[in-house]
Order: sequence, then structure tokens, then C-alpha cells
Amino acid sequence: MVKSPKISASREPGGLIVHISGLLPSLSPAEQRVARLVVADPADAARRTITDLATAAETSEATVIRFCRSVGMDGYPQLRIRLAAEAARRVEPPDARVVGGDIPPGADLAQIIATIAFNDARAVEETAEQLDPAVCEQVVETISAAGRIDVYGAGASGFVASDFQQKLHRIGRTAFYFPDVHTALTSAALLGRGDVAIGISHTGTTSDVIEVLEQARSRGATTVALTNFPRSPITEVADLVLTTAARETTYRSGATASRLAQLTVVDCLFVGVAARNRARAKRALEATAEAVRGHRVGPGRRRG
Amino acid sequence: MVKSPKISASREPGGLIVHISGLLPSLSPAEQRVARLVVADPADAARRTITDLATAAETSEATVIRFCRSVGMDGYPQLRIRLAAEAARRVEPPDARVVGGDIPPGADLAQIIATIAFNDARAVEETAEQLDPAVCEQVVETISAAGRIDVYGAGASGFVASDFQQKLHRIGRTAFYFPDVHTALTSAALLGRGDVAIGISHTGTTSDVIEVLEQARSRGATTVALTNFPRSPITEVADLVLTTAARETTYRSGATASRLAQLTVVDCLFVGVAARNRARAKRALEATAEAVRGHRVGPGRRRG
DNA sequence: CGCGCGGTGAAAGTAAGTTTCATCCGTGGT
DNA sequence: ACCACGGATGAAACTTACTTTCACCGCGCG
Repeated sequence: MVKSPKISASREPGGLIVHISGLLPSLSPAEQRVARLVVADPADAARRTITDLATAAETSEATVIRFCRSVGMDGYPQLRIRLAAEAARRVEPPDARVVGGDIPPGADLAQIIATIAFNDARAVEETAEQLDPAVCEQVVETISAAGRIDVYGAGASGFVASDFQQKLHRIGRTAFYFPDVHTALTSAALLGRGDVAIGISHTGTTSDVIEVLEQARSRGATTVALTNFPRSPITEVADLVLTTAARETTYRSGATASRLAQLTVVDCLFVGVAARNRARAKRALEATAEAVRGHRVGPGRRRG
Repeated sequence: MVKSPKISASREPGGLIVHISGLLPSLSPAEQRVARLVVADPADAARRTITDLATAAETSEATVIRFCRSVGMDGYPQLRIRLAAEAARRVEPPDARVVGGDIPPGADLAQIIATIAFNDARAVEETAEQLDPAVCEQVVETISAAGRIDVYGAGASGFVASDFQQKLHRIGRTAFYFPDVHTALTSAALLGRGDVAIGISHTGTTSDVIEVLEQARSRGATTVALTNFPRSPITEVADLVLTTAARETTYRSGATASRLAQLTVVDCLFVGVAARNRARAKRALEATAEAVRGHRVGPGRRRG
């Protein structure tokens, strides 16, 4: 027997609610009561059980089912998930985050977290957007072919430098990092053609790093700079320049966003180098992972 | 009878999937099969009936229910609607980025950059979403009131630990970091009531860090853990637990995304502590900035 | 060697969703 | 005025989905 008209809602991309309210007048009174509840608060409706919803609409479960069919659903469960999905989508769009700016003086932790995360994520994304793949490619190539790699950085950028060094080392490249300027200078003096010196400085004005890069360059090494400012002094002593895109909020002198951006770049270079020789990199990584295995304890399942 | 620990997922605004993947290693094998299906395609899972899902995971309905409870849901229907909601939200733009997964073997630099940046940014955002402001608040408070702060971390997490130490130090808090386990243990043994020990470990299974935290705790210090896995061993020796939300691609053993996530958390804590006493923090920051001024060179800035 | 315990699925039990059907009520034809 | 008719509706039967219980298995530990 031919059942109800059944309006197709199978693919109502964004408009289940709209769809329902559209055919609201064509529904029977009892179904309308259900429909109104659903339209008024989809998320809430999705949470209810069919009996619950029926009671709320002062009707029977049967009517709710009929309503489901009327709007083109197979049954109640399907309606439920669609409603949940619908409700979730129509929540966020208008983003009310504290964009870009500083952290307001009276902010609570939740606000602080949202702001920082937003800026950090932003810095990462924007950095990626403005990174020049061609330059990256050259850097990757240079590193891959290098006899020795020195990574320089001071202060906050020192962590990044150190990190990069460690990463390269893990995939079997000969890389160094020096926390101390004198040692760094010494090392730079020993570089030569075919070697690489990478200087990291957010501001691009850190004289120590610039000086070391200069030294390295004068010895014939290829120099690479990673900075946030494309025309800062450090770029003048670098053969290849990579830039980050971070806008720091004044309150975070630690240069956090910039550091995340730097790490992202380092990461890209690292993966690029590793991808050059998958097999070798993989072997090296596995070996290093194996090495620390003894320092791991078993997975701590639920507390017994 | 006391049921399982039940990690709160009651309000996991955007991070159900993240939450689940964090809990993954602490689940039993059969539950892990279910979890993997769910994480792989939440929308699809939401469409399935419990029997269907159980079959797909080659297990019984009972296990699926157990899985629901393990991740903090009341039952299967609740999981279902949450998944539907989740899935609806994460319909990423038209973008066909290689999400979460590995970098394809033949990828060029541009692809690598896009993928990494996407995952990194994602890790930062998701971490922020699932961070519990209340716990952060407690940590901030503890740090603010602490006589001494020790930050521990090994390997990649060591950089983060070191970074945190340096940041705290810059705003005038007495903080230490030790690259060496023995020294760290020694230091931990000297901690007491009112002091804080912070242990950072992505996997939460680094025995060195756990050991040190344990030592610190036995001396009466408040212990804080920062890890990606809410039920890993490290959480058992921590009074306060903060979690990151990073899904690593296998090719990046360096745990990059996780490190960005960790840094974001560190940042939040740092700003939180600094905000506690704006004046003092500001003064300290200015003083430290002034100190390195001599190491900066001229024009530098922007397009100088 | 056996004791206990976590993990597991079969099966029993319960709740949710669906169908059936009798009733109600308004309508229009006689 | 009466009564057939048909749509709307909810009670109850029925089916399916979800949840709980329980016995078993395999494994680590004393």
C-alpha cells in the first residue's frame, strides 16, 4: 500500500530545520506539536528518547514516528542523528574569539587559553602560507648534501636550533648546536664549502647569531636564516632566507607564537630531508626509538 | 562497586574524537578496535547500530558498551549523537589536505608544508579545546605560590621543560630544569611542601620522568603532569594532570605536533602566572629584555 | 600447580522504536 | 436525522536495539 507523500529530505545539506519548518503547515496537528519542539531546539530534541519527545509534545510515540516519515526520515534514530549534526553545525560560525590582540587585563584562564591557542594556530598557518616551497626545497637539498650542519640560535630561538639539531641528528645527519657563542664561532670557523650554517633569530637582529653566520659564510659554507623579518640584518648574511609569520602579543616576550612558527618550519625541513631518503631516515628513527625503549614503562591501564 | 575512573567527557566541546584517541592506548584490545573505527570515521559510526558496529569491530555489543563507558558516555545512543555532532562540525572546507595521516611518499615540498602546518595548527587548537581551565587555574595558583619549581622532561619533552623553566625564570619565579636524571633526582629529593614538580612526557611512559615526579611527591611537593595520554603511568604520580591532543604522523617521530601542543599549554600557564601579578611580571620582562639589548644590532626591524 | 583477575562474548533482560489496530471525530451523502 | 467513510490518533502488541549478567578463557603470580 502506498504510504504517506514522504518529502525527500535525504540530502538536505544544511537545511533540515528549514525543511521541517517549511512543511510544518502541511502536518497534522499532533505532528505539528512535535515539529515545533524540534525546530525550537534541535539539540535538545536529539537528546530525548522517542517516548520522552512524544510526552513533551503531548502525543504518542506513533505520532512521532509518523512525523519522522513525514519529513522524509526512515525512523526516529535517523532523525536524531541528523538533528544532532544540524545543531552542532549551527553553533560556531560567528567566531567571537579575542582575535590577534593582547590579552585583556582581567581575563580568566579560559579566555587566555582561547586567545593563545588562536594566535598560535594562526601563526602556524600563516607561516605555512607564506613559506616559499622553492626556497625550502633548496634548503632541504643543501642540508641533504651537506657534510656538516651547524645550527645557531640564542635565547628562545636557541631551543628551536637545538631541536632542529637533534632532529637532524636522529635521521643520521651530522648536525651541531652550540649554546655558547664562543664555541659556535669556533665551529663556524671550521666550516667549509659544502657545509651548512643555519641561523635562527626571531627579530633577525641577534648580533651573536649574525656574527656566527658571517663567519661561516666567509669560510665558504652555505648560510640559511630563519627569521620573522624578511629585511632584518640577518638576511644580509644569509644565502637562503626562510621567514615565519608571527605577530607577538606584547605580554608574551617569550616569543611563543614565533617559536611555534619556527618549529613548524623546522619540521617541514626535517620531513623534507627525511623524505629524501625514506629508507635511511626510517632506519635511523627506528634505531633511536629502540634505544630509549628501556626507559619506557608499560602502558598504565586504568588504575587497578 | 567502584566502577572505572571515567575520564570526564561530559563537556568536551569540540574534542570527542581527540579525547578518544588520547584514551586509545589505555583501552583493552577489543575496545581499541572499536575506538579505531570510531576515530577513523565518526559520521559512519554514528549511522551504525550497536550490533552493526560491534560486528565491524569483530567484537560483541557488550564491548561496544564498555567502550562507551570508558570514554565517558552513558551509553551507545549518547555516543552516537555526540559523534554525529562532532562529524558535522569537522567537515573541513573544500580542502583536500592529507589530514592527520602520513605524508604520502611522493609528496613535494608544498604538500609537506601544507600537511604539517595543518596538523600542527590542529594539534594546537584541539589541545586548547580540551584543556580544563579549572585544572590550569590550580596549576597556575600552585606555581604562583610555590617556593621552588622544578620542571622535568626527557628527549623532545626536555626542550619544552627547559623552555618552561626559562619562561618562569624570566618573570621572577625560582624555576629549575635538569637535563640529567641524576641531577634531577637529587633536586627532587630536596623539594618539600609548597614546592612544585612538573613532569612533561608525551607518551606518559618515560620512566625517568615518572621516577623523578614520584620522588618529588614523596617529599611533599605538588606534582603536575603534562602528557598526551590521560591514563598513562605518569598520571598516577601526579596531583594535577594536563593533557595535550596531538596525533602524530609516523614519519615524524620527533613528536613535533605534540611538542607544539605542549608549548601551547606551557604558554597558557606562563601567561596565567604572569597575569597573576602583572606589575611584577612586566618589570621582570622589561629587565630581561633590557639585558640582551646590547646583543641586538641596529636597523633590523621590519623593512628597515 | 592452582588461584585470581581482567578481558571477553553468549545469552538473558530491559528499554526503545515500530507496527497494528480499534477508536474517535468530523464530513458529506442519503 | 442517520450513517457510512476516512483521516487522525493513541493503546497495545510487536520488533529491534540496547544493556546487564554471567560463565569462560587465558594469563600472570604466588
